[in-house]
Amino acid sequence: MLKIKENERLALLNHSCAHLLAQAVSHLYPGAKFWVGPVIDEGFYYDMDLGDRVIKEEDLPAIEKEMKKIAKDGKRIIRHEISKDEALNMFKDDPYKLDLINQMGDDVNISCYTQGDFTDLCRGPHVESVKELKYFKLLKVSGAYWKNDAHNKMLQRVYGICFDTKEELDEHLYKLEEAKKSDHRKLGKELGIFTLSEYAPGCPIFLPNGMILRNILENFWYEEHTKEGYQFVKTPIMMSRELWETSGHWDHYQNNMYTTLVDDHEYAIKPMNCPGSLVVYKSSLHSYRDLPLRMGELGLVHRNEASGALSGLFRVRSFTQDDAHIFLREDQTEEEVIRLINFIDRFYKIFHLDYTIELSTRPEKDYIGSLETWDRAEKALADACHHAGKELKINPGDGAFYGPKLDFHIFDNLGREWQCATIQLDMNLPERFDINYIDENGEKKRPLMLHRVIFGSIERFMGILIERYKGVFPLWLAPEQVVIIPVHHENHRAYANEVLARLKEVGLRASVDARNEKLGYRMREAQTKKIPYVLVLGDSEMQNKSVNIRRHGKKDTEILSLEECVKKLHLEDTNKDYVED
RNA sequence: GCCGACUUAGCUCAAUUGGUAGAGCAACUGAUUUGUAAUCAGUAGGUUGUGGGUUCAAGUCCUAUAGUCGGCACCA
Repeated sequence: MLKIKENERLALLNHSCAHLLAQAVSHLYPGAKFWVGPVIDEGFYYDMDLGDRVIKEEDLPAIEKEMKKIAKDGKRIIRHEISKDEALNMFKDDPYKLDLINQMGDDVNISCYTQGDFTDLCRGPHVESVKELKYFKLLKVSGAYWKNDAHNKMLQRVYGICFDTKEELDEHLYKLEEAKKSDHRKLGKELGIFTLSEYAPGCPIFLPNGMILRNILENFWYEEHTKEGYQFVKTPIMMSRELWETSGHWDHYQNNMYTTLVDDHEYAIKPMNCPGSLVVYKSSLHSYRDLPLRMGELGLVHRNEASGALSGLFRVRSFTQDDAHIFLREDQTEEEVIRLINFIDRFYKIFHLDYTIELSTRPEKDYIGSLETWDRAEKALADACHHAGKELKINPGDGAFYGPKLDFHIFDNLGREWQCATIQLDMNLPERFDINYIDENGEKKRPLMLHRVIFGSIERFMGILIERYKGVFPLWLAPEQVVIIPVHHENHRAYANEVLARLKEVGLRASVDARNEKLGYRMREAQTKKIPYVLVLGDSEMQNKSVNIRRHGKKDTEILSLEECVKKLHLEDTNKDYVED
């Protein structure tokens, strides 16, 4: 995905285009006031206060037209530097600009840019003249809270993008359209993976094909975690109020929790699995020899997410975290985190996913634990990341109140970033639940706790996978792997069933399409359903005990003996690193 | 939750200024007997998301509400 912000020329162009947008809006919406208009990876936007007026999608063409008119007029963009006092005077009627100016130091010069009848406070730089702004497009409108604060007024935000040439712009717009074709919501419906019902907003329903994929992922997860030395538990999805009071969720997280009364007693549906894990931990004694104790749970959680946040499989109210809680001594932290990072890396490589890692550090306030503990914990996470050879972006103050965390982010098809894996240090719950282990000297000690997920949520991860593979899954993940098409629905049916039986013997998910339809019709359907392999069987195949095999998306076909075919497909099915030649 | 858009058959979409809800695909029935992306014909399929209202008349206008989508806020 193209990142405008990282390209110097495009950043310049897009920022200037934001000013052009503001100028056009100032003509069409007299009295409009302007907040900020930054460059972002996707282009630019400008936040504006239009009083009671709102800009709708249908208004964009008129604004674009005005922008083109101004650009054609070709005014130069001129920079002035003025003192803070002059600036305060100049923008005295504009509360937004005054707010910006007041944030600046008293002695600095403030720069303004003027193009024709429009002057905007701005650090710059800008292109020489509005003439350079030819190939742009306004993309979308939305509301946006002033200063990103939901208590403030909602401003009007218009997004757009600008390029140097028509070709670049057209190509970009084309790519945006193309990306929509592999949207997991569209493919999820077409491929019978999941559906949404208005009876359960934000709670995806998995269909038979989706369940095949999901079961494969879960089995894979259990296998890999078993190899890594994990144990598994399953804790209840509903537990009593007292548990959540102990964990702190009742006070800190109740807005997002579903609660209910059972026989006059309050219960909550779990929004997280950790309290359950702690109950498990406390159900027996633990020796220092058992640490690190890795306790995994594919745990179904429910969170009452804001209605506006819901989005396909990416943001849901009901989801399964591939959770695990690791109990360890503080001196084991770095080693365990390195191990986790490598584990996650191994997972993501298998699914051909690129990711970025972010370290979220101590919040400014409302955190628990001492500064020293935080510093040590943050350092342990950062060091582990470096030792694992991974780059790290710091998110200052973004940690949970109970500890710092490493987040792993993956981009979706539309360039949006989603957190999947996370490794979180918890300095709070061990305390609250008063958990212990017995050390070498027979004394009680408090272990540290790590929360971690790798998929993040199975739902979100499936969404990511659907988009990553555009619905054409690697063989081992494909819900339907092979479709066998007898050329003649009666004459070749027996042989087709024979081939089917052989494929099933080696565990392949195959079916015979012996409908009374033309070959082309059935072939088309197999392609539409993105089935990895189609085997066509006619007279010659039947005589020679062979198959005519075709890979999804390829035009060419190949004749293999039945046994060669079974061997080839079985090999590919059981090899997750399989790469086509 | 906030700003905006959308919601018509299982799916994808049509329906002048308010004037009898249609098409393709899918499904079903029959004909056809098939060699790598759509054989032909027929049948059935709907309280236009839901509830109110305006009107002689509402898919269309007003209103409330739900869901979905694009952003914003949120995301332990």
